[in-house]
Amino acid sequence: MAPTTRQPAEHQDPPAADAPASPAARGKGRPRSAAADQAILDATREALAELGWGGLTMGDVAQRAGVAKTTLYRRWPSKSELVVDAIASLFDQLECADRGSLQADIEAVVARFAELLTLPETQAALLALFAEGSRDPQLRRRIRERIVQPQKVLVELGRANAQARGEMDPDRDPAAADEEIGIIFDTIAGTVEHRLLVSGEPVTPEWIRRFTTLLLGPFPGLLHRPAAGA
Amino acid sequence: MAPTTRQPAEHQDPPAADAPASPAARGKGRPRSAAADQAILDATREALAELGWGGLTMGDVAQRAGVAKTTLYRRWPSKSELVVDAIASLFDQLECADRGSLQADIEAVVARFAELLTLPETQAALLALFAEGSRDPQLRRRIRERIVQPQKVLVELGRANAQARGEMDPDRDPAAADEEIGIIFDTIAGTVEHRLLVSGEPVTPEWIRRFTTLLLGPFPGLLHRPAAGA
Amino acid sequence: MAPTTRQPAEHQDPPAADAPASPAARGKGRPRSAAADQAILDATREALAELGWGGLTMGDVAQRAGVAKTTLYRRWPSKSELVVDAIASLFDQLECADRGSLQADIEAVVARFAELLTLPETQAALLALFAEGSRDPQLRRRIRERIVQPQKVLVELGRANAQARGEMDPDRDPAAADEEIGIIFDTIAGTVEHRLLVSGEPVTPEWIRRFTTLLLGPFPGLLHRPAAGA
Amino acid sequence: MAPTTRQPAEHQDPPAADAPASPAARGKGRPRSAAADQAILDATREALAELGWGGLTMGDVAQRAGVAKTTLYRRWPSKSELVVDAIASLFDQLECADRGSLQADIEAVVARFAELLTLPETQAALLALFAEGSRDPQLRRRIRERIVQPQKVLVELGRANAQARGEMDPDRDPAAADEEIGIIFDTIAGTVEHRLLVSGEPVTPEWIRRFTTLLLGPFPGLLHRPAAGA
DNA sequence: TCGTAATCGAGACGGTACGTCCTGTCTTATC
DNA sequence: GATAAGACAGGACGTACCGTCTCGATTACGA
Repeated sequence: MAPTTRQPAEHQDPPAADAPASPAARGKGRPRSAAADQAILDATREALAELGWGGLTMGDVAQRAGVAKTTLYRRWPSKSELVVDAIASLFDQLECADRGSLQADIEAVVARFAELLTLPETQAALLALFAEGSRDPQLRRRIRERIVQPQKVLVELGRANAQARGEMDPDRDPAAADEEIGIIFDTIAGTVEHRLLVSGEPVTPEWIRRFTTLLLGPFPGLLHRPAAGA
Repeated sequence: MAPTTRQPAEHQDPPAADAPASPAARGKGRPRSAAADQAILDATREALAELGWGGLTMGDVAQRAGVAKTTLYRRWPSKSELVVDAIASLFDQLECADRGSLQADIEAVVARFAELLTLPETQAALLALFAEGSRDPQLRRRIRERIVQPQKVLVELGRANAQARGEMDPDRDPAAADEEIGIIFDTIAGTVEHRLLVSGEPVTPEWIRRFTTLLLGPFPGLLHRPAAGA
Repeated sequence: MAPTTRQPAEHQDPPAADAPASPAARGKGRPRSAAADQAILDATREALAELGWGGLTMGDVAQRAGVAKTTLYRRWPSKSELVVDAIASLFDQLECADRGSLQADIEAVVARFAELLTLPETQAALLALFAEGSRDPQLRRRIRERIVQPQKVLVELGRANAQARGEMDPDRDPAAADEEIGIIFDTIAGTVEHRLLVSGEPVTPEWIRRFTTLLLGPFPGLLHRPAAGA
Repeated sequence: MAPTTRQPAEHQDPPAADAPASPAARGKGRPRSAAADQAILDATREALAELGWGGLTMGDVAQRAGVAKTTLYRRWPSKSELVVDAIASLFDQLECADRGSLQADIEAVVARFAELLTLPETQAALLALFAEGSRDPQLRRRIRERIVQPQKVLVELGRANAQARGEMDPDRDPAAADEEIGIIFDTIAGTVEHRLLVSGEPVTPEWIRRFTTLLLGPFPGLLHRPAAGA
């Protein structure tokens, strides 16, 4: 009588829009509407920008998306998870062309971050998501995968470019390199977030230049500066 | 049906525990219980640590404090304002003794921040408050006054100490100095918050040392380094 | 932590509008609105007549009554209990004057029953309530107390009148008398209900006369009893 | 979006298990599973007995029957219609052998009714069906045909037997006879239902005897009829 | 010493969103 | 064309908090 083997794919996230899924594993019933997925995420971003995190309602999102609440809950177990995915789509278009110098690259990254954090939907959602994540490890992992990691990749990419250009010493120790990346990334992301979302002050090109300069001080080993040590 | 003449000082914040208030202005009726204020703030911190921001309920706080909801709402207009005050009391004990060098002072400040952000009540509340604040300018101002500013003071203090010790150039332009402080502060606070609350990784003494070193790179004009290469 | 002694009078039925309640026992908080009670019961009857049992919604009743759903659930734990009380008020005005003969009294009772069962709210509710009651002993008891018993009293009254008039033998055995009342009552109530609500045919004065005659003895023409006394 | 040409015999009741259907009329596609019909009706009765009317779910019935909801809705347009058919099968086995006297025949009929109304599935369904029927004439007709009529036939049969035995006057007026049957039937059915389902008391042989006696004439002790016994 | 007035605990109040459940329809692929 | 599977729109459910209100009961101060 107790549901032992039941578990008919409730709360199963929509596929990442690329995974083809093994053709045999294709479920038997009516397939989930891909249009609904998109409509829901769009509606979520729209509502977020309009009403903020606190004003965001599952029922309202469903209504905007022209979808029943059931359909929404079938895919996302909670507001937080839904918003992670809705916001994530803004972050996975991040890219960073090689601009010729580490300073220029970092400035571009910072500018890109700032641009994203200025969107009303991001403003509304980001800190709230982080706050929720501090209680829910599952959610925190998801945030890290879908939102934080894509940002971090930029920093890693910038570093790789700098090395390729010979601006930096080649890595002596990959583990230490990882940790350096971590510090740099926390610093860039954290500072921009704090500036925009907590202090509430704008990120101007001038500010970016000064912050980047601060960052590029003689971080031991980060920069290959033959003259500095000589 | 509408209240006619009543309006006896609703939502009036509790005095900052020091202002004696002009004795004439003291109302006629029964004075507010000072014990209640403290019990409420304590209960708020306790509930925050236990249940997190999302689980925090005005009714629950009232019950824990042994107080009626009315009493609570008479003093704080909303959950956010209440939590600001509850958390603020953790931040206004911040202080920073002169440790003899700028590096040591900054390390101490970072360590102090990290220590505060590790408390469960702070973890639960800080980002949520910032998130709320992004929609409510009134609240944001309050957060800035009660929580952000006391932290910033530490940085300003550290800078003053460094100048007094001759580690830094005297300020040529007070406005530029303010902006420098701003950048430094956003960087310190933002990075620590991001590290602890978003990345979810610990702030160890080693990490502090490396981060501080990164920070103390040749920020133009911050450091008085007459012989950088010497 | 577990709620041991809590139990703040949730789902406590509204008083029967007459019980004065011991003055000491008067609760401490804001007293329940008596107007709400009445508005809810009125709204229930109205909605019942309009939408039928199946169309009756707690939310709709609340809205019609100008009352929050909470208020409704504070007093009645379920739709069934609410409807019992709403319908009961129709049944507790039942009375039966002495019309001079048993036949006349019974005819009056039957007519009164039929009249009540013709009201749209009763039509909608009665069978549904009985159906619900067949699963829920608690509810069944309540139905019996509030709806069935007031009807039964009529029959008992009629019998007492008949005895007072000398139309009937005085009771030899009170227990047997009780059982007779039971049979008679089940017959009167059941038959009228079945006629009106199941067969869906009207209860005319002619039908009442014939049914009463059947009840009171040799139904003319039904039985061929050449020697009834033999 | 609207279905254009489709309409392949939706909601067409299953044949009455005896009509072979003209072989030409058999559709082209896969024939309906006859086993499914039976499984569904069995599952319905089972679920009714277990969960009651309110707990009965189309989805649950389908699952118990090992059948898709589609299959269920293809045959019965709604829960009520399904239950009518499921319950009807219990009533169409009614029969009444001639027991030699009107009293004995009626007692047998009453006992048979009571027996049926004691089954948990009938308890759960009967009044609920009647209640539903009071709003839906279509359903009411169906209930009358499948459930009420088979019961009524018993009474008619008993009457015919009694006439054949000479216990009753031959009918002078067929219309009046019909009406008499109607009254008697409403009385028998209604009383038994009320006794069992509303009053919730058992129908014992003793009760049956007393009720039948009441029905058939001078209820002992109820009426003081000095002339009747003289 | 009283009355006035604002406080207190308690809990009912109108609302709003929640997340679940069921209905009856639909869209698949399979038989 | 029937079938099993299950997604779909819609709507009611009963619960939980919100922030306000209305009680009776306390305190203080000023008349």
